[in-house]
Amino acid sequence: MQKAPDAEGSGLTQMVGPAERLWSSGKQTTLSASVIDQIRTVLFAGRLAPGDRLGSEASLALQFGVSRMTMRDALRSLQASGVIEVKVGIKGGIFVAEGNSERLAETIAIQLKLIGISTEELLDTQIAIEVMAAGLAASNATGADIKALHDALAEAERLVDDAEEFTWAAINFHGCVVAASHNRVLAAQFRALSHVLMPLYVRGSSPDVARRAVAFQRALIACIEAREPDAARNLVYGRLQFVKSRQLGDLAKGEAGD
Amino acid sequence: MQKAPDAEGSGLTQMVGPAERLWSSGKQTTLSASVIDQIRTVLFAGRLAPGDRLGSEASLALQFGVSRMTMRDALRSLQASGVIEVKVGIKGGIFVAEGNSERLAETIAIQLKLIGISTEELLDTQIAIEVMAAGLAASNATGADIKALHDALAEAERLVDDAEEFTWAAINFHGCVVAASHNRVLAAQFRALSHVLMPLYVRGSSPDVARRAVAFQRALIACIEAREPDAARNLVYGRLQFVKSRQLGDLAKGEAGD
DNA sequence: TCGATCCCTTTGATAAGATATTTAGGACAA
DNA sequence: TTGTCCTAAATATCTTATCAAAGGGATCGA
Repeated sequence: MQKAPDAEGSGLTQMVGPAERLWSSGKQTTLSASVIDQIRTVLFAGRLAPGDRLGSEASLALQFGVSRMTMRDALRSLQASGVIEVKVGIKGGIFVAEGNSERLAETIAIQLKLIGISTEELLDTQIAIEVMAAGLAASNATGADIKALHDALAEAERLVDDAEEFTWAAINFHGCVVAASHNRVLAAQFRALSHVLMPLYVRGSSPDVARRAVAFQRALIACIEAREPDAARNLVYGRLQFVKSRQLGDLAKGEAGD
Repeated sequence: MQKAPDAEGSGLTQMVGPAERLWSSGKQTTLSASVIDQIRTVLFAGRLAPGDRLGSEASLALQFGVSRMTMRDALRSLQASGVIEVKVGIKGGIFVAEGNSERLAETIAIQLKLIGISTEELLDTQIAIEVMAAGLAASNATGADIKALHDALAEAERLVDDAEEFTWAAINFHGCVVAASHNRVLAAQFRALSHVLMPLYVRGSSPDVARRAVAFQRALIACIEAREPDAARNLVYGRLQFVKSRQLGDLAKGEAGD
């Protein structure tokens, strides 16, 4: 870092003291890892807001006293973790990223796949998310939310005889419930889990199943419109526990070769 | 591994057909983004398992027909998203990553900070996770889990007069409950949320609060030992709703300047 | 005023080479 | 035979240098 005679004392590098250190492991082996660590620390010390410009690749490389390629390595990592955004062109450079819940959902989904989470673990988490969301929806849903729920229900009813299409409509309905909770964390987690669970649901569908699902949806809308969080929670919990046992039962049956 | 100059016909690149396409947006603007997309697609098509070796930087660059630096860019991104692991040395190279729930927790925490999630959203998600975890713990807890819970309780009781230390012990207790659920998704999400919520909890602590918390912990252990999932769920739900209202109340009071 | 063109900044990509790190395998001693 | 140390090879890491592409802004002409 000594190689930056005019870069010292200004910019990012000086702010790196022993701050919060949520993710900094302390001993960094590689140079780029150290740069990543420093930038993250600065960002989460709260001095920089989303949209702020950090500078250009080249100027940052100077400030940190590393070559442009090393800086690039670090920036690509930060970009992939969603910490920064990179823009080309004369007004381009490195910017603090706007939060992106779509990316959050994507990252969760990737990791879930890699970790090799069991179906039961996924379903249980789905239950946790949706039960809470249903309760919150009953408290927080706006008129627009309720209209969206009715629309989703109508669409699902229309498709009750087309197994695959119905599954998508049903998931959309559940998504509307989660959206009505007005909780972005729950929403992101729901999206991630849906990605992973989709194949399962599509497989287990049938017109008979679909009709039961529609009845459930109607009842849930009633709870939400009546502003009864506890009733909504219980309804969703009971319903999803049933869905879970059916899915796991099917799974066992399938594995038994029947 | 042949010197495929334009990378056609061998290795990874040929497997890239229009598969599942969960995350591939189709038109890629940059070369490295295209490489990232191709590798991700191949990985999630299921042909490769965690721990598999993809090759060295150089050989992959040859296979994809790009320069080593472009390949590096792509690899750094994939590494940051936890898709691959990179090892140095004679037996090193690029490997499919083992799932890493610690990384999952870290990524979730980063994104939560960036998105600027509200305290209420975080607390509600925490409630969702812990209620489900408590119910599962009552069903699944092993002898070792229950011993860990007792140990955590004893430690918390010991620290009841030291606000800061007690907060850590209490969070540890909650962590033990989540661990006893034997659900890794819930566990990762709990860790991520804990990172972000920690400062809040530390602030709102006092010996009086601590004694109520210990009483709750004792009751929860009883439910788990008695294998009563519903009782455990209700207990945790009631308790965390109380904690939430206290936190949000404190917040409002603080903001009002008193 | 409007539109096209040029120019400058910044990232994207390539190339060649030096350095650090890890591990396999051999050499040597007990 | 066994354990330890050393070397060599494979590999990522890092550096320097160069050119191409993209994107705004300014200039010039109609």
